[in-house]
Amino acid sequence: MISQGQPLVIVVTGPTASGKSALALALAERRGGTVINADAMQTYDAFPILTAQPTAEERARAPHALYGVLPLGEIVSAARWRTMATDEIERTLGEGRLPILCGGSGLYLRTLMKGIAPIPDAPAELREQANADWAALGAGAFRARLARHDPAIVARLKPGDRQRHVRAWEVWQATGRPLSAWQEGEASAAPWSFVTVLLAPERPWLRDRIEARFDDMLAGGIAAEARAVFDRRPDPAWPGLKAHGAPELFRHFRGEMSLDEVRRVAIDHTRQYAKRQMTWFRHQMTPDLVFDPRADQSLGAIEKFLDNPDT
RNA sequence: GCCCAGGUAGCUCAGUUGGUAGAGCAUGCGACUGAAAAUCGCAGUGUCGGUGGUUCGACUCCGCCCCUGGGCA
Repeated sequence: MISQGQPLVIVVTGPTASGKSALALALAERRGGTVINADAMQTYDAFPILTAQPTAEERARAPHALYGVLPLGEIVSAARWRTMATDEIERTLGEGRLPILCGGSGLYLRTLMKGIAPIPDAPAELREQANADWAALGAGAFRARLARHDPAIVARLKPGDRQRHVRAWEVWQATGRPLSAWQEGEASAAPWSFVTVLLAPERPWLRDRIEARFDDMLAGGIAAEARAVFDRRPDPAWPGLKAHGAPELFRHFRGEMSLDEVRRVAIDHTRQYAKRQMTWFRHQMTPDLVFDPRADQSLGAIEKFLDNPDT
């Protein structure tokens, strides 16, 4: 909602392949905006085509920020992205431009808008060790051990959720304080007025778009792009390697999968991801404006909303 | 034409000495506090190829038919 006195920040979100980038760019052109990436995978530099980052032509039409800015070996997190995005928003506002966040990482957007409890960083070795422990001890024993130090978090977590158990343990190890206690800390909301725009396509339409986009990416050279990364023998634990299509292409390079299977599986995973995103948007956020991207009335409607926020 | 192996959930298959069926994947729904394009939870569906028979009872046993794959001709 637009409130008096606070600078305006636009958020364009929606499931993957729903047309966020095009809408954000069109809006940026009309309103003197800068498009700021709000997608975890697009912050890495390794897979510009596979992660559908804006092309040079698109970047020439309006300023873009936070796309491909981190090397693959880095680790983004919601909190880290929040500080990066905060810097970009301030810079954009300082230039007298309109910040337009664009991306589908719902957790990141919530973290930016509503804040997140501050927690000290945990060294990467602790996470490695915790993952090894999970494998060695088994889920039950790992969970029991964690419960002795942080029963509250264990009560909240499903027994099979390795990632969150590991996170809780690494924080306990690093700080001597339970994660559940840290999470009670004050989360400070961002000092801007957000207008959130959600693209909510119908499933069959999105399905076709995802499929067509993957074929475009294949034609656009993602196999070569992924091969170059594969040949560098990256650490499999790096989060930036999880862009849909990359694990599948790696398996293809190891001779475990045909290119046809890669296509099928990558499209499946992308579709499943889109569904998870839609669940998030349905329950975790209340957008100001919702559009079916097929209808394509959004640009005009957004401008009208910006000009007359009360109507 | 003959022989063999199969026809069970959308797909790949499991189904123990006959008591009307299950796993994985896909799909749907959901959760989500520093890996989020991640991680995880829940749920459904079947004229068990067709038909006749044996039996209290057949996915399971028998006959015939249809279809698929392989082999022999």
